[in-house]
Amino acid sequence: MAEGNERRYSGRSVQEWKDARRERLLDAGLALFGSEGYQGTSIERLCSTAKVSTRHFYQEFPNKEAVLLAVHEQGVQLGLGKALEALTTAEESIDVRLVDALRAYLHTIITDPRRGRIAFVEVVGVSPAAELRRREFREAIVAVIEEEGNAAVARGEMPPQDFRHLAIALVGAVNGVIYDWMFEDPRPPAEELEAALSTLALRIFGLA
Amino acid sequence: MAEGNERRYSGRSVQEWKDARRERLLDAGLALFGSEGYQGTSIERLCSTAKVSTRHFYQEFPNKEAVLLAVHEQGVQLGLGKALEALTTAEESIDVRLVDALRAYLHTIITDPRRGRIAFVEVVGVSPAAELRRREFREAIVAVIEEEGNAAVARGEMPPQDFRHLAIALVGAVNGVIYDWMFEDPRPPAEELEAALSTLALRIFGLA
DNA sequence: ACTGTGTGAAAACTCCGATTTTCGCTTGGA
DNA sequence: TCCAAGCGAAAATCGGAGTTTTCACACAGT
Repeated sequence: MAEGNERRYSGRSVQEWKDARRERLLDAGLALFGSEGYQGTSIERLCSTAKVSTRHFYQEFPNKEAVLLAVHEQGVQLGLGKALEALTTAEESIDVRLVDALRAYLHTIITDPRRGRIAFVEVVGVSPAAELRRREFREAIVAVIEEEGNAAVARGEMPPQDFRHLAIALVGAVNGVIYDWMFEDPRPPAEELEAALSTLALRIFGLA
Repeated sequence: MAEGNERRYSGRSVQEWKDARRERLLDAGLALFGSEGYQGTSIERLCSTAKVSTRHFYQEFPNKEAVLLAVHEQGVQLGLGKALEALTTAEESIDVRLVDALRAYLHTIITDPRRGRIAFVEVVGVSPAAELRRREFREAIVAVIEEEGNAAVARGEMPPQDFRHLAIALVGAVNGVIYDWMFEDPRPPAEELEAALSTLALRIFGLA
């Protein structure tokens, strides 16, 4: 005992096994919360589709809500990450930057609408703690938009204004339109969505 | 028997008793869902604060969800009703009409933020059926805004455009900003909110 | 081979809240 | 006065899901 070295089972270390289980649970969470809904999926279901025993479930997460929040965080970071990435390459013009970032964010949901369902519906009103987290995530997104606006003002591209309200409004408007789009049958092509959201973003920022 | 006349208990008819109980349940629903949240309130709690026995509860509603939806519908009709009322008196100018209706709607939530919490949070993701209802309600609001835009086009006040997207965006933006306002401490005065939302509405409609 | 630890599957346990039913009391009409 | 209907409160039933625990097997290291 007192050995610092790790034992390996079937090639993988204990930690790797744990990580793989957690990964599978997150995948199952995305799949089930995104199709059956949060309320509609039991821990047991989560475990069976993830091929993880309930015993190990509780080794990774304290409860179902933690899985939901982890999946949600994944989604937010994915979308925000893509948007930030787009911003690093976009030229210094507020309208271009806004539209590019928006498009990048948008594509993460178009690619996988389950993310949209989770972020817009499943995660809402789950618990006070979850609600708090949700607002924190939204705050992060709002902050990016706000900064972008302030930077544009600093570059003299637009007059100073209250970007916080505008950022919140933009998020609400965009998510609302995307959510609506998700239910259209058949779903209009992404280009249409992009176009609608682009003019929207520009208008909200007073650029059109 | 076979009497078509109704018995009266302590002055009130049986139907009046029923109605009163339903009324109290709706009030309790507004109070509890709006403070403890939907998940956080049990039927028992609902009954005790409404001074209604569980036996009578099931005489009025099939389950807790039905109460939530009824309370939500109340709220939507209240807000939409006020907005429509404002529209009947507003002059024929799209910007005035939009702002007036918005202000009327806004005040129903400022007056009672519990309505906001229920509409924006508690009612979301409760069940597939509830989600459907929610979208129907939103559709009703969107339809009003859309009509308003089309009427403005007919009056030659603005160029034709896709008002559906704009209406959805407006709803999302407005609700988002209001929800954010609800958490500010202290809450900024209503005038500020009105101002922010007014410019927002005008911008989204391309009127500013 | 022998012992430790880790593993998946399943059983067992608990708990809470929804739903149903009972029961004794009050009211109004015959 | 007597009965049927309605009432509030509480008990009893019920079911579902979360959580904990058990168990037999597999693998790695000595």
